[in-house]
Amino acid sequence: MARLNQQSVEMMVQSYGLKMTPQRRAIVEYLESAHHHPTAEDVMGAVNRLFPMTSRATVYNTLNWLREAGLVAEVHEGGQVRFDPNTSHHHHFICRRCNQVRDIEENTLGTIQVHRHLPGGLLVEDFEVTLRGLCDLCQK
Amino acid sequence: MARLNQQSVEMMVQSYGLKMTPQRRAIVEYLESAHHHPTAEDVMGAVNRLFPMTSRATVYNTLNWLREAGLVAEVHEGGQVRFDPNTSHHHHFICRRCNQVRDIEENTLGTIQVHRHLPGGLLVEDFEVTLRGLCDLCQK
DNA sequence: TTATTTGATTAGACGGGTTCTAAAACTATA
DNA sequence: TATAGTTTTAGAACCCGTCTAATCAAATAA
Repeated sequence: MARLNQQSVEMMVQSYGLKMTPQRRAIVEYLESAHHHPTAEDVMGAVNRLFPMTSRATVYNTLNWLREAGLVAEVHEGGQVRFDPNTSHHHHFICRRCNQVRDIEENTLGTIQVHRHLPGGLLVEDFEVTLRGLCDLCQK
Repeated sequence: MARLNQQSVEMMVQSYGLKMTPQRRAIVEYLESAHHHPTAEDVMGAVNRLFPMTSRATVYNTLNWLREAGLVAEVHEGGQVRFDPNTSHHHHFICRRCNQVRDIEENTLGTIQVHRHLPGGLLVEDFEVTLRGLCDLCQK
């Protein structure tokens, strides 16, 4: 369960020779506390509540270095790009009505046993399951 | 194994009251024969080799009605939108080096047993597996 | 055969989301 | 302070997909 946290950010800031600015701190803190999967626009909104002049470029640059450092994951679902502070091996459930995305931890999913080698000489290193259905709220 | 084919296209052209034009025929033929998952741009390139003045609008309109009719599926992978002429229930393998996407038929994947109900009251109706690794060509 | 109607195609404008750029503002160090 | 290096900003640029208005093509009617 590797979730984005201040320590790992500090470490990577050091090793990359970067500086921790208030804007970057705000972005990281928002992502840390987010229990959905924010879009770049969500992040824009959150950081601008604290620092009203924050530009698009700052938000995208920060999200990009977090992604490159492996501290957040980019999720492509429903034609939208979202950022996931949970970088552990997990899966996603998408509600077909409200489009919400929820994390599904590996062990709660069921039995999954994927072959390491597939027809055609494909070598499988990793996999991820996308589940679709109705969330609790939309089942009425 | 439901793959896009001329018959099903003719049928849906009839039932929707549409006309089969040379451009549309070219797009369908390209998709039929494509054994990767073309992007809209790939389709553009292919149809323009035959009909050099074909516009973006024609390509996108055609892809959209094929999708709405359920004759092709839209796949979002690696931040790109791709079109898949295989509409049967199947999975995808993406090569981490060349980014190629390959279809994986349901029964060749391994053992998958997903719970119908997940913690938090989620109701699972369907799922799909995205595999990552190295394709045969990139394993050198 | 010639009109009329209807639908399809085209070029280019438009729009949302992301990246790029040049200038200004920081921060750390000398 | 002066200097150098990094970050931020505003806005331009860009990419992908959609929309629009005019033209074109095919089918039907006269």
